[in-house]
Amino acid sequence: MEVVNTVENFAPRVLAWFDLHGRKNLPWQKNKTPYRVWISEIMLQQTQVATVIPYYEKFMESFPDVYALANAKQDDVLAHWSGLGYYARARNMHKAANMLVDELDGEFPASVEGVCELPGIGRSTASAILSISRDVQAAILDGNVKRVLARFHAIATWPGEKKTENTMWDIAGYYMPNQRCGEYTQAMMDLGATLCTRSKPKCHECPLMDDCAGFATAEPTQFPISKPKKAAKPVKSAQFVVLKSSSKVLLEKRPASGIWGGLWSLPEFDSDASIILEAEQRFQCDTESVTVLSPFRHTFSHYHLDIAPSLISIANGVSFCVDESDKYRWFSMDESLELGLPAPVRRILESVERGDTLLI
DNA sequence: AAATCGGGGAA
DNA sequence: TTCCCAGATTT
Repeated sequence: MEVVNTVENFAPRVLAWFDLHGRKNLPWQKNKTPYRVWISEIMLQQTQVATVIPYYEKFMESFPDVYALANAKQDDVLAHWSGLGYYARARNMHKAANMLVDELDGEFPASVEGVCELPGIGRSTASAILSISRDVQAAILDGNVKRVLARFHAIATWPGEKKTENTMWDIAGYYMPNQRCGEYTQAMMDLGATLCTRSKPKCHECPLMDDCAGFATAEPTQFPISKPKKAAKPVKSAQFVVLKSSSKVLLEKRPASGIWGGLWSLPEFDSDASIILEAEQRFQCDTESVTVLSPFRHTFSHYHLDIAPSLISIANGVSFCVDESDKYRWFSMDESLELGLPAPVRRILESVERGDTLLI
């Protein structure tokens, strides 16, 4: 993936757009101290601007600076977070406030690496705090920026991959100007949040439209490509029958090849078969009773098998219905559990031996 | 119902 | 290193 050499006009276009259309009067855009920016960034990670505003204002009233936050009780901090979700972040924030006060004289470190040492703050949040509050030349890479860059360069690989993410960090840093750093950070976030939205982007209002590779494909929303979903496993189903007579159980030898090759298993019926009719026909026996056991799902590497087990007691003797090919054989329960059984078959037999009526 | 969001911690 | 999760909102 190549970085297109538009560094000279990328940031200026974004900033010019921001001057006209960016948001500049949000609560955390007044008095942009590292502390105030930090709190806003943590809240905004998970919640939209409109929802955050009242939380932010209440929070700032109660904890106007890092000392107030450090001195607060955790319960009080969490109470201010109530409804925002991701409560671990409130706890991290409280812990970080204490670290700042106890170890750093209440001052944020000057470098991204330093700020990253605080719990709950990673590279993107650290860069946002330092660029916005101190105009440090540090690029962010949040969801908005990832979307803008993925579209601008028509990046065809998933940003969840380390390699792709590293490339995006490189690109983000490449476009980061050395003037108006804080406004540029804000501008990129606004661009992603208001124009370059996940669906229905307003490409014709975008300052980057002319050389946006995503726009050129006519389908910018295909970027960033979505998480490759592991192919849904097909679901198969079958009835497994425990045929019991005089405390012996009938097992069936599986074909040598294929699933469970050569193992002793339970007779299988189609999932829609009538269990009594099928059993009486296949095994020429007389059904004494049928107990339906709890169905469960067994998952293989490539498919799910929904197993509906049932227990059939038959009246006939055990010599019945064993054929010449040795495909079927009667085992005592103890003997059967000594065999190499498929896991779900073992599970069924063990539960029958315990006398469970319900499988877990 | 599925995707999303940035960082932490487990695998 | 990579994978999965927290939780509420949006699509």
